[in-house]
This record gives sequence, C-alpha cells and structure tokens, in this order.
Amino acid sequence: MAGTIKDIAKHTGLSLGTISKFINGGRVREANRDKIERAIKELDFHVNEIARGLKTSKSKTIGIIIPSMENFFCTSLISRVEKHLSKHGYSGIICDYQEDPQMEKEKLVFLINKMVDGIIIVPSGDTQKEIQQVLDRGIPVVTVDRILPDIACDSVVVDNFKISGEAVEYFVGQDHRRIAIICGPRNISTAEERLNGYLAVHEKFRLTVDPDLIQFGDYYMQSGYELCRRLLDLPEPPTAIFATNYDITLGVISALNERNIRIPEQLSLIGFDNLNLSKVIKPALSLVVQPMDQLADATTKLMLERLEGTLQGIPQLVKFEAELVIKDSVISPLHK
Amino acid sequence: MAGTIKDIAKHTGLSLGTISKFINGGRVREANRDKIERAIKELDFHVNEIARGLKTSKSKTIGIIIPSMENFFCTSLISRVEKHLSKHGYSGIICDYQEDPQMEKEKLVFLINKMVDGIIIVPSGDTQKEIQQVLDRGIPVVTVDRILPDIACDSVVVDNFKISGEAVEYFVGQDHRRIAIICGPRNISTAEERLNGYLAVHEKFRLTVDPDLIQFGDYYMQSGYELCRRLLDLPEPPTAIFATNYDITLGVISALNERNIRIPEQLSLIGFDNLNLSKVIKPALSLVVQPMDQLADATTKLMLERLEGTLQGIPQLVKFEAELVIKDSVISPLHK
DNA sequence: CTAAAAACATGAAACGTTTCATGTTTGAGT
DNA sequence: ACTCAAACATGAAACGTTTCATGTTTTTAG
Repeated sequence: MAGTIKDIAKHTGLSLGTISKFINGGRVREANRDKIERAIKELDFHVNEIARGLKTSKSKTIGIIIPSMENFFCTSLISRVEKHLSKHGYSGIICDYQEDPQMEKEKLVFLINKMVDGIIIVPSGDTQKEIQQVLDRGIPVVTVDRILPDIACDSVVVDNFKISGEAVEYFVGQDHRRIAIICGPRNISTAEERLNGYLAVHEKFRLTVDPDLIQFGDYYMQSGYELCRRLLDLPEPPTAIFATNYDITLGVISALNERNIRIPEQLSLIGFDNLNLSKVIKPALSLVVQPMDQLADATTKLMLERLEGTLQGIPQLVKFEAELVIKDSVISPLHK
Repeated sequence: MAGTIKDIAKHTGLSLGTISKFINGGRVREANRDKIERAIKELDFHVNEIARGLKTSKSKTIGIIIPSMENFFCTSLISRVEKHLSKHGYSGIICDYQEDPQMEKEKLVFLINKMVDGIIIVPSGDTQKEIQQVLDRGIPVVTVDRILPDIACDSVVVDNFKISGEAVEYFVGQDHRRIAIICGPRNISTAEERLNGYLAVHEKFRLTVDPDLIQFGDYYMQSGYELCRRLLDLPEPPTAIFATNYDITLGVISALNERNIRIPEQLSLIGFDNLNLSKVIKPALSLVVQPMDQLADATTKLMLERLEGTLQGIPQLVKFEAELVIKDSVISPLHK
C-alpha cells in the first residue's frame, strides 16, 4: 500500500542513496529535488521509522513509565515531558504499571524490546535490580519524583524534606500540637522524606510524636479516605492533617465531608499537588504545589543530554523547591 | 551490547530458523530447547521488536491520540484501553495533541511512520481528511467519545443526546426555568449532541430558549470559569447550570466559590464525569457519569477485531448509556 | 528391521532503511 | 578548451528478524 524509498527511486530513476540523502535533509541537485518531492507526494511516501530504527539502532523513542495514568501528578508531569521530547524529535511510549512492581518489570522489558533510546520512570522502588540491568545495557534512565538508593542514575526530585517541614511548621505556628500525617508507601523515597520533614519539625519544637498520628497508605483516594477515618476515630483525634499527595487529599476531604466535619473550624488541612483543587474546595485549600514545569524541563533536559552525549559521567541529582500555598484551610485550634 | 538471534545461533550451533521458531513458541527438540534457553539467559537476549516489526510489518502497537493528557475523561479512558491492549499483546503509543488540530495531524503522520497497526482517537473534528487518509492506507481507526460525520470508521460513544436531556429534564422537574448550559466546541459531535438534548427538552416542555443561557467554551477549566462568570453577570442570571464536561464543571465551581454563591441554595448545578468529585465537593455534586469501562472495552474490542480480521465490513457505531447521579447540588428555586 | 510418515532443522531471501567507498558531473579558473 | 576541486550520485552491504522450500532426523507401524 504505502510507497517505500525504493518506489521513489524507481519512479524518479534515481538511486536509493540519493533518495535517502534527500529524506534526511542532505543536498541533492535541484532537478532531482523536484522529482523526488513530486514522487513523494504522488506515492504518498512516509519514512518507515521501523526500518530506519533498525538500521540506525536509534528509535528516537523514550520509554516513560509511571505508576498510574490516573494519578494527577504523573499525568501532568508526562504531559509536559512529552511536549518537550516531541520538540526535539523524540516521542514517548507511555506505560503505566498500575502500582504493581511486577508489571513495572514487564514494562521495562517491553520497552527494551521496543529499543527505546532511554527511559524516564517514576519507580515503585521495588525494581532496582531490573533498572540496573537497563543501565548496564547502556540505556540512560532518569527517575523523577523519587530516587533509588542503590541505583546510580540521574534523578529529578523536589526537596520533600524541606517542604514537608514547612507545612508542618505552619501548623505548629498556628498552635497545632496534634498534627497527623498521611504518608505514601514506605519504600518510596518521596514518602520517606515527607515523613522525615514531619519528624524533624517535631524534634525542632520538642513536640512529642504520637505514632497514631502517622499513617501509611498507598497513593490512592480510598487510602486517604480510610486513614482519615481511622484518625478521626482516635480517642484523641488530630487537630490538623497533612495529606501528602493529591489522591490522599481527595480521600481525606471526602471522609471529612461524610462526617460533616468543617474545615478549618473543626479540623485544619494541608493538601498536595493540584492548585485547581484549592479553587474548587470550599474553603480554599492550603496545599503544597510542586513545580511541574521545572520537574519536566529538568527531566527532559537530562535525558536529551545523555542521549546527545553532552552530559557524561556521574549521575546528576536535580532538586527543586516546592511551594506552600496558604489559603483558608488552616486556623488555630485555640480560636474555636 | 545486546545479543541477537544470530549470537544465539552461533552460541548453540543451531540455525537462525530454529532459534526464531523457538522464540515464537514453535516446537524444537528438547536438547535444543535447553541449549537455546541457556544461551538466552547467558547472552541476555531480548527480541528486537523493531527488526521483527520490519519483517512482519506488524508493530503490535496501537496509536492512541487524545486532546490532552490533563483531561480526566481521556486519561481514565486510555488507562483502561491500555490495560486491555497489553492483555492481548499490543501496546499503545499515546499522543496528546493539546487540543490543536495541526498537532493532531502531525501525530497522525508520526504514528503512521511508526507503523502502528491501528489508531484509537478522540478527534478534534478538524482532521477528517487526514483520518480518511489513514483509513485509505488500510489502517483501522476507532474514534471514541466523538463521531466524525464524514468518516466511515468504527466509533464508540455515549448517548449524549439522551443523558443531556435527562439532566435538563431533572432541572425542569425541580421547577427551574432559566437553565444554562456550558457546551464544548461546536464542531465536536459530543458537544453538539449535549446541546441538542438541552434544546429538545426545552421544546418538549415548551420552554423558551434564551440564547444567552447557552455558552460555548473549550473543554478547559478556565473556560468554565469565564463562561460561568458571564452567566452570573447576566441581567437575569440562570437558576441552574449544566456543565458538560469535567473541566468546565471545575471552572464553574471555582467561579461560584469566588463569588460566594452557595450551591444549591443560590444556584443549582449538574456537572460531568468524575464521580470522585462529587464526594469532595460540598454539597455532594449531582453529575453525569460516563461508563468508562464499557467505553474502553468496546473500543479495544472493536480495534482488536478489526486487526484480527474477525470484524469486517461496515463500520460499527457502539453507543452506551450514561448515568445521571443525583446528589445534593440541585433544589427548586422556589424553595428559597 | 525397514519404509513411510511425522517431526524438526536449515539457510537464503526479504522487510525498508542508512552508510560509505567509489564513481560521475559540474563549473570555476586559467 | 582543459584541469581539478567540489559537489553530487551510485549501489552493495548491513541492521535483526521471519519465512519457506528443502533437507535431515526421529518415530511409528507393519
């Protein structure tokens, strides 16, 4: 059906090499250029990227692996990453592993087979061995949002320790003493750091840490919902909750709504990630906002530089500051 | 770096054909199987899907084109589609065209060059010619959420006319007479149908249609925000608003919040798409929920059947019912 | 034990490109 | 008009698979 380079050659009477050169932006005689252009139109020719990839062993394709396509942080990240990649002639194959490390491994293999030139990943943390194997094959890997302790590869993250500390400290400044945190899975560096920020502030102000106020969930709304209920059912419930990702934030709000607990009068809340959410929730929600554009920029830049070879040698760790956006969801419990 | 089929052949002393047969699940002598398996381990062999694709002219890859990666409806749709595809040995290359028909065309070409076996698309409506060209190349196309009037291809949609009518009729039943609708772009079939449902109900109840109450936006939050403000600024503002997609719904809520307009006491609202949203918003939001699983199932099924050849001939139009989930965001304006 | 059938192995050709060493044309300078 | 670079064209080989017609081995049945 589709014309190939050979058809163009036959049609124009020129050689394969000439057509190939033209296709790739090389110089050809004016007369030939016209002929080729006409033939391309006529035969509806499109480069077969598969064949090209086989020859060049560059697929001009980056694998992108994320925990879930329904995760707001991930989709807004990869949307931006894709935009940059395509600007540089690359495309992304996006895979979600549905938070399942086994599936994450499969996707890794899949992408290798697809001959991707590099992999950008938001890793589960349970596939370090497999990621190392990818690196061993000479395929660059950039992790985003999370770092992998045993892996020497480029990473782009936010200073989770610091921003978490800021959020908790803001609670403390508003006289809160029973501050709960709902964390993500323990093996994710990001979750760990956010917890550490929480603990550090407690240490700094010499507040006692009540283990009941520290809950670990997965990064799903359901989890936020359940853990929030658990917190509310405590003999001495918290006066403030720090929800450490977007879906958990949603879950917390839905639990509070269900029990008709008013924010911030009855309970203060700081959420995470989606600035739009703060406009939609009433009262306006205070939350931690991550610099999505910066994260995406840095990630793509790192990957492209590794691919072009302009960046070599030791892995880079790029760290950005998140921002605490204060709105109306926190007040002092003493003002009741 | 990576071992090829040839290396395996050399390493085992067997022929290329045998290795190939084994890789593809064919039968080989037991002794040979062992040898091959050992060699594969040893040489860390992975099939080069690029080379395979070149030979078979099947990439086992489906192109998926959506308006935006930040569109909730789209991401939840493709997340499910991907899941099904990978279950059947296919993978998806996901492209978003950022609501830009020009970019949509580029993505179409890109996917053709990538030799995708089929394309699943949520089309802008402005690329019918290009989509026809894809079909002319013998590549199956399935449109989801929207149909293309001039194109004969499979489509999976929701009965937008009907559900929109139900929503508006619900307003009418609650004594609303000034009902606003915020539609999507006019050239999108889905938007058109939702408007038609609105008009039909007005006709049915012999209500006058005030053109001021019909607003057209794009499917972004900002648009919902602005158009909602415009509605509120009308000399005689609506008593109810029907927001016809998720982002518009968010925009409407944020505009209402900004002006401290209470739902439903001061204004009734029916939103769209995200059931979780209704739990997070207070009061619980009534909304139209689309059967995402069914949409995704049908889409994938149609595509796979076209690819396997089990479905041939005239295009199928699969239509599902959406559901109106009533919560607390609508009351009669007379009960004020 | 033998012949025929069944099961498996072989290797060259092909898929649509790019590459590169070699060949041909062009036109500037004299 | 001739020479010589410079500019461009040529076509065979290669990328890593699959395919298929043919060849070889194993199994089965008589």
